[in-house]
Amino acid sequence: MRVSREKAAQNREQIIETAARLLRQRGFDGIGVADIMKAAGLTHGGFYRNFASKDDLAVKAGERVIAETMALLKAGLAEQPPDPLRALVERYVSTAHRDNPGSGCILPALAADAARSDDPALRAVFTKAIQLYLDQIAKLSSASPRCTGGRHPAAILSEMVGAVMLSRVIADAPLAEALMAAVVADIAGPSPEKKSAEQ
Amino acid sequence: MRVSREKAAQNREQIIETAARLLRQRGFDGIGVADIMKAAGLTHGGFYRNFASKDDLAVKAGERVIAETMALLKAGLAEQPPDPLRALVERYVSTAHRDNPGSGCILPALAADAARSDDPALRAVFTKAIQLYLDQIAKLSSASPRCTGGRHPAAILSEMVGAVMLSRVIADAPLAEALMAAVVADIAGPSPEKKSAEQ
DNA sequence: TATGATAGATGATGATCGTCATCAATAATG
DNA sequence: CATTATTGATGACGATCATCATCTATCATA
Repeated sequence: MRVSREKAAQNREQIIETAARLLRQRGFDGIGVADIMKAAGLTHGGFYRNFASKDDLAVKAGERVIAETMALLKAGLAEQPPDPLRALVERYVSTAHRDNPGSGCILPALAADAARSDDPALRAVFTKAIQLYLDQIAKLSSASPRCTGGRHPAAILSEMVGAVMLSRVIADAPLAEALMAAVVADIAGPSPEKKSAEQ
Repeated sequence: MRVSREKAAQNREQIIETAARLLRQRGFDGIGVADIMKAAGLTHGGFYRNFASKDDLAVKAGERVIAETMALLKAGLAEQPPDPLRALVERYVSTAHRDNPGSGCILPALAADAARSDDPALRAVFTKAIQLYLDQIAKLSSASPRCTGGRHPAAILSEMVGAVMLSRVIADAPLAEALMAAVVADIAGPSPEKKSAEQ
């Protein structure tokens, strides 16, 4: 069944978007090509006309996630007064992010999977993602008040990524909440908003 | 083929040890039951006499890793003067640990996989691992000089785990080294050993 | 309108997956 | 020594995996 050129491109986008979500939710080995295609509203047949392999799709999906993440970062956080780094950390280390890996950062969701891959293109995607995050953190950090203590962006990124990944595996809800709260306070300092109502 | 009771227990230990290594190296979905058994020197037949399922083996292997890790921590680091926390961080955030996930910490290797599991027993293993690490860090932190700045153990653990995971995926060697160095310095302060021979 | 190009559905490939029934061989037990 | 219990090897189960050949229906083009 042939389809209009426009519709074909749209289908391809749909495959990438769906893969970006499902791969983050279930891991690289946790979701198959056929299921991705079905979730995208297609059959598995046309897959290899669009992508050279499942690895290739993972690379394309990763690049898509990075582009969306960076757009989100630059649009929503850079001009967030008075403390853009705090805004980033509070959004990143949060229950909303923890509970929605499918729309979240690629690093706590898939970096461990990617580290086991020997595909140079896939490793390159994650390397680029890390570099972009480091750049953004450096920028936000310098524009923030003196609560970061001049910490290296790599330290802040590692802490944020580790916190989200650990919070996702912790079965004890209060412990997960405590870990996230401790990390937010550690990076951005004690919350300036609520001074009272803290028993 | 029946085998002595002693040999059977020994075989079971071998399966758990092998699984602990291979699961950390290749991920939960990256290694199969048959391959684990083969690596342990057995055929896949006797597997389900020893374990209820692959998940069950993963739980047993996780508990084994935790026990070994804690033994290592308490034996090798607690009495490491003058700065036990620095000793821990330097050993944890290192190229040796990065390059040998099969004998390393379970958290950067498998926490992301476990977070996607719905097996309560498996989640419990990782929760316990995190709690034990937090306890150890709290203990070492209080016994260390004033270089931690009173940071919460959850912040330190998140940073260490994130750093190892990220360093494993980074394809750019100097960037990975820089990230690890930044994190070690961030947690333990600038290295007191080598004051010269830098640049 | 006629023709060629192609997106995508259908279906099959061989491999691998977790799981289990069966059985031979031998250790443990009397 | 005879009996029983049990380890682990053999082999198969159906499901799922990534990948691809084929075909068909339709868009794009002349």
